[in-house]
Amino acid sequence: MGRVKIQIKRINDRQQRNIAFAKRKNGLLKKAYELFVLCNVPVALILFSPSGKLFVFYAKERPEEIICKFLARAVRTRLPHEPNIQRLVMQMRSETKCSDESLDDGLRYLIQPKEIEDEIEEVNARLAEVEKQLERFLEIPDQWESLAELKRREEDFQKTLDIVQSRKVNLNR
Amino acid sequence: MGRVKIQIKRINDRQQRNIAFAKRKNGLLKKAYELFVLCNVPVALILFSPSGKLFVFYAKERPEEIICKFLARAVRTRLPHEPNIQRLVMQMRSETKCSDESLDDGLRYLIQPKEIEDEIEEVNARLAEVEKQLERFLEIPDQWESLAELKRREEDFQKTLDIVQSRKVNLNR
DNA sequence: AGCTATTCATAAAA
DNA sequence: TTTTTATGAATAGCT
Repeated sequence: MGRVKIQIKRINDRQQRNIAFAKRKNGLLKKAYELFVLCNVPVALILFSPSGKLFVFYAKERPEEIICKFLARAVRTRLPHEPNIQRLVMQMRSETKCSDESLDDGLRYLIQPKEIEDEIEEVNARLAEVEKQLERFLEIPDQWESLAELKRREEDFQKTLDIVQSRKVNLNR
Repeated sequence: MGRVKIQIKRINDRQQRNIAFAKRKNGLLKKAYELFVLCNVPVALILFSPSGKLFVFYAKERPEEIICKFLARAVRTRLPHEPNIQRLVMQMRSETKCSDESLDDGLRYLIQPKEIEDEIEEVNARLAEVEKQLERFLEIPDQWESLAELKRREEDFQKTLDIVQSRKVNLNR
């Protein structure tokens, strides 16, 4: 993907490794985001940089929810022998304050970039709209009580029918 | 990256969405793996397919360790108000039976049991059905190429229109 | 499940 | 460092 083909093996040069991490991290985050938008699926991606900084991407659901779902299923397959989890949970509940250390750069990505949040909101809005449309189509006629409402729906369907018939005529020619 | 440029927005067609998910999931997993090898960093990627199937990739450290580290830091910025985690941990510890050392070579896909898959499939069946219906309504007439298909749709809409009009007549009386 | 035409990601250079 | 560019890689539409 670059000027030359590289072997997928550990990069020994520290600086080169950092450069590669920075670039590929961005690529990976973008791909994760695209997968979420295209397929509307929950995604959680947790990364640590070579220097130990934390990067997190999540979409559709909060990372805790995704992790919960993961753990709930994982426990059925194999035992995550990780007693630390419980200690951590206890720690989480008692640890109330942010120390100065907590302003570590790596934590910035815990909050999604605003533009991504906006886009997610946009997508959700569209989904809601589509669902609303579906409801309208799927409603049972018997439940439509108002004449005005019926007239509106009649017009809707007549319009669609007209388009279909017009299209049919075009095809016949 | 394909024959045409696509917009990054939700794919409405269910089948196309599944295809895109399958392809891009593989791409994402590969990228995550490459980042791990090149930079030798811990990576955890949790995905759910459109049908609810779980996919997990982790490298360098076990997912629980990565999650622990994530939680340990995340808690400093915002509280993961997810009490379920603690309950899950308790559950995990009580269900001690599986000691899968072989799974611990630091690089694995987690496959969920088939029974869970089936359960999910069943739960999603209704959603899928509804989505299919929606797709049919939302298709753009210009895209209908076959005359037979057009006739079928014409009948569909005429039928619905008839119901609406009949209902209207009833209301008028 | 494969096959290309394209677009996309990125290694090296600037 | 950030930006540019040449090239390898991923993938959308088809079959």
